[in-house]
Amino acid sequence: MLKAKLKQVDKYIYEYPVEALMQVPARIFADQDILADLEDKVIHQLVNVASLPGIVGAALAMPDVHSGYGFPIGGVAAFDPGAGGIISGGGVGFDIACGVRTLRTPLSLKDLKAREELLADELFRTIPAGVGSRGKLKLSLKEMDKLLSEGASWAVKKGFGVEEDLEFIEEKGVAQGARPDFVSAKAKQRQEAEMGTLGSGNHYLEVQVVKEIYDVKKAQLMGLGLNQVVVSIHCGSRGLGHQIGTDYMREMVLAAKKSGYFLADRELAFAPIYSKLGEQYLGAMRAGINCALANRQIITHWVREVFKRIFGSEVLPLLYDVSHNTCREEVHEVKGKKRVLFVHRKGATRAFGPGHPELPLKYRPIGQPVLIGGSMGTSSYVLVGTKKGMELSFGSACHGAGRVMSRNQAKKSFSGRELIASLAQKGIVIRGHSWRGLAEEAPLAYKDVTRVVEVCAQVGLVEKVARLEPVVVVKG
DNA sequence: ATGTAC
Repeated sequence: MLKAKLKQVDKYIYEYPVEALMQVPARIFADQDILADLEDKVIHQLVNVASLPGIVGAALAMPDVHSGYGFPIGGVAAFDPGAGGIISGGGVGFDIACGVRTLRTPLSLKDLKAREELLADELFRTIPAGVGSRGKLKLSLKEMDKLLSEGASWAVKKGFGVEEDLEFIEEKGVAQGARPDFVSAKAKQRQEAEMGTLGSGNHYLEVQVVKEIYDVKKAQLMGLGLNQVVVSIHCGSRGLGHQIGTDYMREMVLAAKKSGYFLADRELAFAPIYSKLGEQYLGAMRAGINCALANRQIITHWVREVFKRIFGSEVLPLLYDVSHNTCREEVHEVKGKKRVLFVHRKGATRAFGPGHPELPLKYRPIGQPVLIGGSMGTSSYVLVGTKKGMELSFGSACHGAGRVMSRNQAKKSFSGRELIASLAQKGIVIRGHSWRGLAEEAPLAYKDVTRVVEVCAQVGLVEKVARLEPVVVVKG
C-alpha cells in the first residue's frame, strides 16, 4: 500500500515523500473520506509523474482525483522547458480542452412558467448529442484549418455568438501557436461533421438555477442572483481531440524506444518540450483546444436561439469558459523567481488569483471564475481562484466530482430508467440519447461534488461564490 | 472521453 507512506503536512494536504526516481514529492489535496477512497493506482501514477524530467514543485492531485490513462484525472504538473521539461499526451488526456462554460439568462426560476418540458425538447432537438453525433455543419479542410488556428474567434466570425464572448474565454478564445499542419488528416476527417455537437459520457447541457450564494459581492459582479436561471455546457474536442491524443501518444512511445528514454508507464510517454515531437504535439494540442472552444461557441449560439424562440430572451451573456484538459505555457513564481512553465491540468481547472493579467478586466479584482460541474442531477459550483492557489497549485483547482466507479461497473450497478424516475422526483427534466449512457453517469458512480469543492475551498485554492442546481438536463 | 476493439 503506497497510501501508508502518505504524510499529512497540513489540514487537507498529504504528501508522498521523494524516493527512488522522483524529482519532487507528490501532494494530494484531500479530507479523510476522500483519502479513504483513494486508489493506490492514483498514488502510483503520481509517483510516475513526479519522476518525469524537469518537473517543478510537486506532482499534484485535486480532491476529485481518480486514476486515468498514465496520468491521474484531477492531476496537475508543471515542467520547466529549460530544465529538460517534458510534455505528455497522457498528461493532457484524450478529450483535449474538455471544459465548461456558463451563460447567464435574464430569467428567474418562476419565469420558466412550467415550460421546462418544452425547453428540454427544444434543446434536445437543436443541439446534436450522443455517441458519434454529427452536427449541422460540414467543414471543408481549408475551413477546418482556420478553425483550428482561430478557435472561438473563428466561430464568432461565422456568426456563432458575439465578439464580447471572446473576452470571457481563457486565452480570449484562441490558443496561440496552434499548428493545424501537425494535426493528422484522420483527426480532421473525424471532426468534419462534428462541430457543434455535445458528445457523450459525462458531457451535458444543463439549465440550472442559482440555489445558494456564498459571496454576494462577487456574485453580483458576475451578474448572478438567487433563483436566477443560467445555462452550462460541458463538452470538448470530440473526435479530433481524441485522434490527436491517439496519434501523439503512439509517437511518444515510439520516440522513447528510439531514443532510449526510460518509461515507467508507456501510457505516460512524453517528449521534451524542446524537441521536434514536443513542438509538434504542442501545436496539435493547441489546435485541439481551439476545436473545443469553437465547439462550445457554436453550441452557445444554438442555446441562445432556443431561449429567444421560447422566452424572447436577448443574447445570454457568457459568464466564463474554462477548459480542464490542457497543457499551457504560463509564468509562475517559484521560490521568489518568475519562471516560464508548461502546466499540465488533466481534469483540473485553471484558477488564477486576483490581479492576474490573463483575466478579463471585469474579473481581475476577484480572481478567475472557476466552473465546477457536478454529477448528473447534483449541484454545480461557481468559484474564484485565489492568490494562495497561485502558490500551492500553480493556480489550479478541481474540475468536478470525480469518478469512484468505472463506467463498466456503473453500467452493471444502475439502470437508466430508474435514474430518470429519481431525477423526475426531484423535479429535474432530463433528455438523454442512451439508457446505458445514463447509467454510466449515475450520481453514485461519482464522489460528492460538494465535499470536493469544500476541500478546495478549505485549502484556499478557491473561494466559493454560488451553487447551482439543475432544472433541465440534456445528455449525450 | 472515443467512429465504446486494430
